[in-house]
Amino acid sequence: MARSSTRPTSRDVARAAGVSQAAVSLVLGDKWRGRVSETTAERVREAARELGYRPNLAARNLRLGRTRTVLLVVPALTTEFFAGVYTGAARVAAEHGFGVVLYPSPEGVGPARDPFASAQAALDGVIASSMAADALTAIRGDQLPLVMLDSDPEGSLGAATVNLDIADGVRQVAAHLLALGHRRVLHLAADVPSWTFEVRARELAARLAAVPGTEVRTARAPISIEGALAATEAALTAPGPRPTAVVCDDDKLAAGAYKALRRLGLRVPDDMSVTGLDDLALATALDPELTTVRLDAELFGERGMRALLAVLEGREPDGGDIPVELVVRGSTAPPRPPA
Amino acid sequence: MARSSTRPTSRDVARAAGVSQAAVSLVLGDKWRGRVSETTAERVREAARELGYRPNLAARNLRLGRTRTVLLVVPALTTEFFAGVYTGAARVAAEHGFGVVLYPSPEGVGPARDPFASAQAALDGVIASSMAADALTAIRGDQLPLVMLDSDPEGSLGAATVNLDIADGVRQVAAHLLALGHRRVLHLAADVPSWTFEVRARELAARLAAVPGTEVRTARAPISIEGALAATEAALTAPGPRPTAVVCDDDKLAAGAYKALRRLGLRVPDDMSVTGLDDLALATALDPELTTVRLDAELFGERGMRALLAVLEGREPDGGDIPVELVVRGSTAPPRPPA
DNA sequence: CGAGAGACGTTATACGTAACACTTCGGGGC
DNA sequence: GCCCCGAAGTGTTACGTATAACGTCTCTCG
Repeated sequence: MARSSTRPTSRDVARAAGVSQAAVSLVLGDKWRGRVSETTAERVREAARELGYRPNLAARNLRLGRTRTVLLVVPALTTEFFAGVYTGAARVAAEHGFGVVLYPSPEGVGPARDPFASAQAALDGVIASSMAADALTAIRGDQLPLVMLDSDPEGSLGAATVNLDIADGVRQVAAHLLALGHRRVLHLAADVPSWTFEVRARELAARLAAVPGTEVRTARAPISIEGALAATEAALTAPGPRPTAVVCDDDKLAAGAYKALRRLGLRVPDDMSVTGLDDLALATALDPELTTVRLDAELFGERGMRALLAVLEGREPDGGDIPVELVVRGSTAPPRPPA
Repeated sequence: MARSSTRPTSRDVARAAGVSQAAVSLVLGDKWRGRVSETTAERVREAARELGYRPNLAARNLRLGRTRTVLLVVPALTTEFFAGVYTGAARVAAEHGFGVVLYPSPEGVGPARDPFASAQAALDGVIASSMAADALTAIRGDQLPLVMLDSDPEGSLGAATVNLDIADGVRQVAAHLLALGHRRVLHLAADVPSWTFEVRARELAARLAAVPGTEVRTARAPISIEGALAATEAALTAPGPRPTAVVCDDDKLAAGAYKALRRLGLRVPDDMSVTGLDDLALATALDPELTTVRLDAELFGERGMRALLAVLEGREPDGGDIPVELVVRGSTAPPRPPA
């Protein structure tokens, strides 16, 4: 009980147990089979417990040259979706003795190198979703192992990518609406420059164009209920024949669309079908419940982490997009026969 | 360009600039006024830029004995609320050169010391919300500076606490409902053992008891839409006079209550008033929009971080609860006159 | 002209850990 | 009886940084 003011080091434990610091390191690092006797090992463990010893991570990181810490860059913490991604990634990470640090990337164009200035912990690698190109090149330049989530496989400078099969989700939505008989569709698009949203637009247009006589109009809105409300209202009061269905880039936009429709006196799904994408809790909170595409966020995070581990170990990450699933609920129905 | 395979160190920069490693440290650490000439300093900066030098955080942390990293423990990432807390805390932290690492505490009783095993980064301090008592004593035992969010000031073992004035929010809700004429209230309580929820129950009961002839019934539900739906439905189909208002412990529970009411054929607010607490995006997505208590999550995180900084610097953290505000929307109205 | 004071650096060291290389000792094989 | 080997440790070093302590050299002032 000499100097209880400062945290005990492995040397303090060694002194207490009457062994060398090296022995403590061996025992506590579980590398002592055949190098230290069981009785001595127990004595060391006892001393460590007694003193409340916990290794200094900074020293260990310095010595080992790696941190077993990984950075997860997410565009926003505000969504259940990325919470799920984190949960999945953190679970896999924990299984492999890794920790995950979150970095919510600032809106718009933040300082490109910020993730690293800001993430004070040293990092072994990065998992990033929807990252600006300049930040991306910065990381690549740093030689930091990198996995991109939901990004253009072509445009990611050779970084590994893990993607949800969003295109297939959009295909399912399109097929569902076409089967119900819809021909005029409003695409409520997220006004965010990101590959994942480009895919939605491209795929929706392609699928509808495959059927003669269809027409798709596009409205852009920031991802917020207010923004979606305004954009939807504007699009639906524009001249020309009114669409019979609104396809939204995500559930939050769909919530805004619901409000716009209420305001315009249109009923879901009788006057207008609505679809979302994400399957957040919000989807079932809406009335009627929202037909949407379920994304398995946890699996997504899990696969992202596994891919990063593969990169770290020099292996090739598994390919293959993550399947998604259309969940049909009460917000879609056949269009009214034209009056 | 000798060894480009490994990351350059300050010594490499020194060699390139023709100075000592110490000089590099001084220049890059901005401590060189009057110790190094401007021309030399520029030469060092140039060399550092050239080599793409970035300091090794692990080494710095070891040397300085502090990490400028703080752990934020949150019960769940799934809510906008804690996203806001993080945002506020991270902003203040960044202003002071600190980073924030998130640790979503596992549901229920996780391994108490897990936050520290799991957070691989070494920590200067911890901000924790709704933490289990055993984990709390573990941190206290570690002498880690600690700030508790929304916790019983009495039960936090002397740790600093920062609280929202939830009690006042509940008072405002109670006053609002009483003023409208409600006398029979159902309290839809979160089935989570946490001080912050105890406060809601205690305060609501006290306020209503102050007015003769009032009656409060309690239903408990896990914080999920499904759980709230079931609990509300059960409570409202129980025998006895039906309440005229449902006071929910948070907005998510309110969303479940809405669904239960729809299922029972009761209209909001005509047949039943509903109130929430949090003011999430969900609140305005509901129809009618939810009367709720707005909590300033970002300010909360900000105050938490400031308090931790104060503790770290040996100062006394500012006291005082954070004010909250009742937001009256369409979900509350006078009760129907008894038929 | 001598000395003190800047200006401009350098040398040396410590932070706490893990790992390599080495020592000591008792016993078993031949 | 000798050698070798395994068990059980210990001594030492390096990871990369920040800083305290210590030179020089030049300039200025009395």
